[in-house]
Amino acid sequence: MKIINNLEEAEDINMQLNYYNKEDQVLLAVDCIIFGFDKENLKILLIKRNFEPEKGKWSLIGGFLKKNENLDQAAVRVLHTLTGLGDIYMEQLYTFSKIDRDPGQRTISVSYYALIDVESHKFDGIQIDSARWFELNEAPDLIFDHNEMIKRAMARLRRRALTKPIGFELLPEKFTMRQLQNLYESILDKKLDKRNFINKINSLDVLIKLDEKDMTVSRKGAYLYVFDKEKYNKKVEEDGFTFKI
Amino acid sequence: MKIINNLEEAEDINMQLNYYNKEDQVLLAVDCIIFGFDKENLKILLIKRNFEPEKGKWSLIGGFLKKNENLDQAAVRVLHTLTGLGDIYMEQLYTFSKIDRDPGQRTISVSYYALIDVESHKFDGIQIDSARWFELNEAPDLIFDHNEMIKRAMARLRRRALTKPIGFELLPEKFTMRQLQNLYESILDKKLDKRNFINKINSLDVLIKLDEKDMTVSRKGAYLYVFDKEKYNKKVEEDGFTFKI
DNA sequence: TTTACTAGTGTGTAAGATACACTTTAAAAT
DNA sequence: ATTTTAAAGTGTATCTTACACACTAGTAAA
Repeated sequence: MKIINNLEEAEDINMQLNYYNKEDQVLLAVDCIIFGFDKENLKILLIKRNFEPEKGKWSLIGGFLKKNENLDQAAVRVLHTLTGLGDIYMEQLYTFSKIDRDPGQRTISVSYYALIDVESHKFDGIQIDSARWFELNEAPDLIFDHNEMIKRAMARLRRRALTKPIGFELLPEKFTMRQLQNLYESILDKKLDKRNFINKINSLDVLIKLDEKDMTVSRKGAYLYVFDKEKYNKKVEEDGFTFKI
Repeated sequence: MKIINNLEEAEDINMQLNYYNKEDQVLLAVDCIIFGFDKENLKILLIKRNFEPEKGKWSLIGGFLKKNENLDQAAVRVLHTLTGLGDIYMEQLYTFSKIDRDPGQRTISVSYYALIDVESHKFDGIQIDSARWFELNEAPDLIFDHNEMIKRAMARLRRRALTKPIGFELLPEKFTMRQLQNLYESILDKKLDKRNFINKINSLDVLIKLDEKDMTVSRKGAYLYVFDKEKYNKKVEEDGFTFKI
């Protein structure tokens, strides 16, 4: 181990480490893992690349950070430009930096994941020929380290969905208990008991049960619910409440 | 919302988004939040900057990503160069990108946090005049967005320490139950019940109780323990065990 | 009127979390 | 030798939460 003995040497090292060096500039990419839910299954949005390198292969949507924006803004812009989507839940995931991850050029990629309700955004441009929804286990092999990005996003989504009410981002405003359960079963990739699930959700006390039924799925019809965001926020603030599935 | 109607327009957008543009290159910094524990309190290592901008102010240690390394390697290098420390637990935290976060130049910073046992690394160069350990609540105001980095690191550490055995990275190889409890009390910032804590730790069944006592703290002396990493790994693999405090 | 199909509902049991106070040990002081 | 001192070490009862489990209700279509 190196021992630093005095202030002068420390200064040298600081200078060496911190001097702004144009040589070391890199391109910063932003890649988006877009999760969608269609009331039945969790899906992921991919595009077929029509430019080199790796033209013709499937990949996440992505773009480059520009001088006049921060990463969150870049992620929003990329998503909007390629899909027409706006006002979407997005969260930074992880920064990938393997030296040759992009054979075209040294590129570091900051990944973001997004959550959207597939149905309400059906005609927002995502049905262009080069973009498609894939079931999670039927997604094709992707370019670069994009497979790893999805794996990491999936792990994050699982953890978050258990402790934050982000699942509702994947559902339409009004949804049935069955749809909510389907969502959690997709995210967690396991069957849940209907009664226990409903009991747990009700005990959280953050849903509003509407006087309205969804009659499309059964003869009896299923009551619709909405997530009460104000109530949730208030509970978090006032009682330190944590959403827990 | 913008609707994309055909493949040609989509291609234009793809080209526009993805063309490698030298103009948009940026400097990537790596900043390290170094947590240390001295058997009593959780601390953080800061240095006094002896170069511009913000010369004379306290900051996290940091450096810039070089062409021939990935981010993990850069973080290890920065930590080693400035403190002499090697073989340290580090984990990528978050990437900060506010446009004017560094007034000297547009810089994006990828933060890492590190965990070390203060005592065993006492003479590794960190006592140079410009570096100092601070109690968490006595740390001075830092440059740029470094305060925010610490806040985020603290939150991550709290979550991780509850579900992964990373706390042991902050302790010497041999430690007493009291020290382990002190550590968790520091991390979680609350008092824990001694009996419940010990019962819980013992039920995890991943410590080895040694036939050896630490006689420095009390008349009676306290048994020393070591974390059994092999046993832990085996349990995780074979039974899907999760460490849970 | 019957059939078919999904929605909707409650309780008992097991496991885990929490609250809580006295005894043991060995060194230091007398 | 005896007493004092200070932290280590230890167990149980109670409460809370997690989990397993099966029948009735309601509506549209046949």
